[in-house]
Amino acid sequence: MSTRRGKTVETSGRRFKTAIYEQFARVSKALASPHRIELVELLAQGPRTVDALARLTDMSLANTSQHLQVLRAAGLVEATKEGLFVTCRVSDPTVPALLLALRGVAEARLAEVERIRREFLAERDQLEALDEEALRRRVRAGEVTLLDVRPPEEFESGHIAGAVSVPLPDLAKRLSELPRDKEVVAYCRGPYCVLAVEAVTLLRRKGLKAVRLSDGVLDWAARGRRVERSGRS
Amino acid sequence: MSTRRGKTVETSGRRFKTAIYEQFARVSKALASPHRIELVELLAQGPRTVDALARLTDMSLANTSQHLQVLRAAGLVEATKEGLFVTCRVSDPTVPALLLALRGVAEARLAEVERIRREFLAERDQLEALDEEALRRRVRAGEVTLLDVRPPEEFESGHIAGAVSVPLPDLAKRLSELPRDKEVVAYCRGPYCVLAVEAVTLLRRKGLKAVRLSDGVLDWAARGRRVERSGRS
DNA sequence: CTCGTGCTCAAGCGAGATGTTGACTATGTG
DNA sequence: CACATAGTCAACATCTCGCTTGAGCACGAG
Repeated sequence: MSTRRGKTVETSGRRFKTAIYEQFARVSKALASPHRIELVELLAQGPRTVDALARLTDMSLANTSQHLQVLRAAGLVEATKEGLFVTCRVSDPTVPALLLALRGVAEARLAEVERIRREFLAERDQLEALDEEALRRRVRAGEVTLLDVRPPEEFESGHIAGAVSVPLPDLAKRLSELPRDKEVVAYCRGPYCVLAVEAVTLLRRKGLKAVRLSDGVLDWAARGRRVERSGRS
Repeated sequence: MSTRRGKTVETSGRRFKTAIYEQFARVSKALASPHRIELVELLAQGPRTVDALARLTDMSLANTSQHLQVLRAAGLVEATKEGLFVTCRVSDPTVPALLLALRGVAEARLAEVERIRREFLAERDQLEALDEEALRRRVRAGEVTLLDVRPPEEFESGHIAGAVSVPLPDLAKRLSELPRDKEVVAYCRGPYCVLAVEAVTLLRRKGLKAVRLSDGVLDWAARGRRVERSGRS
């Protein structure tokens, strides 16, 4: 079995390798576009219809549809047609894990990531050095309001245990629901989502004590913490 | 801050998102080629010179060099010039982790991967259902010879604790070194590397009891098991 | 049946990726 | 010094991507 070593001879071992590496590349090719990463990252928060994704990502419908087909062909995304709508979802728990690994490398190796983050999230407190254990205890003891500011459908399909859902657009009208004597900890999709940043800015302007939790549900779950669901599906 | 929602307006939030997703995509683009995945997978086993990589992957030197530059630009690989040689290495422990995540998705979602594996590794026992704990105990008790059949430089830069190095090409001549009364467990770079398969085939033909451990060093380490190094660098 | 909505398909163009070839640089050897 | 080796660079043909546009299809409402 593949004992010859000549350069011209395509040994069976080489054919095997090229065959699997091609398969692995199918997956990474699927994520080799900013738009598709954004789509998958959104889908990792919960199922969405094609045109909801198009609106959230500011892409044309046709373009969104095509990108989703690439993702489906690579097995990262599944779609089901329900009446007039096609609902897409991430196909496997390994997919969010891959996203986290990707982010991990980018953070560790690309100085640009940190630079961009600073540029946009500048000055505002990040609560990066948050003690997870302490937060959990304080949430449970009711000393802190844990606020999920993502759209309600994402909250339903999975949120940090103990969190309260107040989507960012509703926050201004629903300020009265928040106990003014408690500190608010707001989170959204993850460290690179701006929702919680804006929420914290708003809350502080209104005189509340608010900080941002940079974790999203995925990060939280990846740390082995508890996650709840409240919707169907 | 990004309150307008019109499609034509590039809000600051959108610019931020496109900026980071572009960075994430830099990383996945770097892995969006079978050849580059193969290169990184080899480098994950230990440092290599450019032309060693070219020979191992059956690529032209120029092509290899160019792919490596893509990997360097994406921050996945680092290179240092030592005399006449340029030695490349994986830049960060997050990189092998990304490889594992990639493989995880491919295995979970692409039926082709399993099909290709079957086609090439057919029939031969895989020892997939190996009890890790039991293996560790048996290795430590000396009941089993754990054989690393990769090239020596890879063994030196990291191997499973307790393993013995016998590179595949030397195996036939060095059979006498292996105690004939003990079972041999052979491993190589991982589940899709053919070295251990060939080693097991050879050993059985010679009358030894041999099985393959499908894990490579990376998988082993990812499970939290002990890994040893013996070289410099 | 007709119409609007959600989505897909096909064609096409510009931009970018791949791999080869041959020239070029840098380092070390006799 | 000439010469070999390891690696990079530049130029090129080829191919694949990404996105737009406009047509087409499936489903549901009136």
